[in-house]
Amino acid sequence: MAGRVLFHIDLNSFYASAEVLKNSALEGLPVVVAGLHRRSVVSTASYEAREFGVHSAMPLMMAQEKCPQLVVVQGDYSWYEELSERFFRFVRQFSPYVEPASIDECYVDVTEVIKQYKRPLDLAWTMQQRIYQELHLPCSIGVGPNKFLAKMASDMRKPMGITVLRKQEIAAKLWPLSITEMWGIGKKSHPTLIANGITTIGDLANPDNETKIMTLLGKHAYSSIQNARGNDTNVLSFNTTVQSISQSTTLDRDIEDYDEIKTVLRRLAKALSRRAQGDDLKGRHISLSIRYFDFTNAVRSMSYQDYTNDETILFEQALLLFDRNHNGKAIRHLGIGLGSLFSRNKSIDQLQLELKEHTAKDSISDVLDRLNAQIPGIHLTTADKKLQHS
DNA sequence: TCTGGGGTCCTAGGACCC
DNA sequence: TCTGGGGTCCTAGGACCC
Repeated sequence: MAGRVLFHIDLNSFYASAEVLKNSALEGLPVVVAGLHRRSVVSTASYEAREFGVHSAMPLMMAQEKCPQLVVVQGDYSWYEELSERFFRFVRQFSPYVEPASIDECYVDVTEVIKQYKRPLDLAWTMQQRIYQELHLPCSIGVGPNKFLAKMASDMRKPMGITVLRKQEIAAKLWPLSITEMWGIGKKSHPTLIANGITTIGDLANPDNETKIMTLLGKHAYSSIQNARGNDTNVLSFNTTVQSISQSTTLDRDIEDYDEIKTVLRRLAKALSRRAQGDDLKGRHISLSIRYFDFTNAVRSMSYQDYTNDETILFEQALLLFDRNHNGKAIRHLGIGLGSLFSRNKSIDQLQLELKEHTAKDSISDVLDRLNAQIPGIHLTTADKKLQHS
């Protein structure tokens, strides 16, 4: 597809901005959102806090050391979700082609809508201003011909920046950047690359280095190399179905006592079950993650015979995985996950849609047979009320 | 100062079926 | 008696992102 125009819109220090919005007394102060425990880390730092060298993922103790007047607020995640939904709704007024990338960022295909504007940047400017005035949230917008370039562009000016990254500009604007700025290359790969002379994004893009990089990082490096050359061919994905959910916790202190471990697992199973039930989700893969005191991790999983979101089943299966795998070391962190999810209501909606489209060709019972086979955990017949009116 | 919690996607070997 | 290729599922592990 030639000539696409994509925006990447990123809400700046979103959680901190959301807290300021809720409590204007925080405005202008060095604020972080973090848990209130000994072992917490910073989720988000306001720009004022960043001035002190505080940043995301920094241990809270360290952040307070760097900035003694730091204001620490506990996260209010339902508030963030509400704001996030407002944000996506707002963006969809401009273009229906929106891919949410996380709670505070999205990609938007504006190829068509941007033609209505005199100058290409007018649309970005309008959206940014209105997001600020109407939602009271600062954002940065990156403009590019593909997702990767739009994403890299939005990172270049923050907060409230607008940056265009055309393909013919990558040699000047992208390639000089450090390899540590490259989206998709994380901190495990940095030392390997730097030790081998790959220090900039330009080095990554350079064909002379391709064989070396593939040997160092393996085949998944190929897409990063292509990205660095400006050749990202990924299309926007509008499938927002969630793949897995989990609940995990870092204990206040490392534990070894079996009863204590059971208590934690029971609590996690309860929270996970509540969430799954609230979101109309069941899953058939249950996983247990353990982090030991020495930061070694183990994730063990099993497929269960049915789709479930039952608290007792989640607890019992997690405990089974624990008993099968625990190596006796003191435990720092425990988590339970539920994967291979399906949502009954969503499936029925989809089924009704398919029925509408297919009854002309196939008989209703053929379609029902096919969909019953596809959608586990339900069996629908022509007598099903939800289907009668379709 | 001492390392969170919530996710996604990919790889790879072995089992099993056709 | 010796032996294929393809497809899917299961589990473990790892990198990465916000």
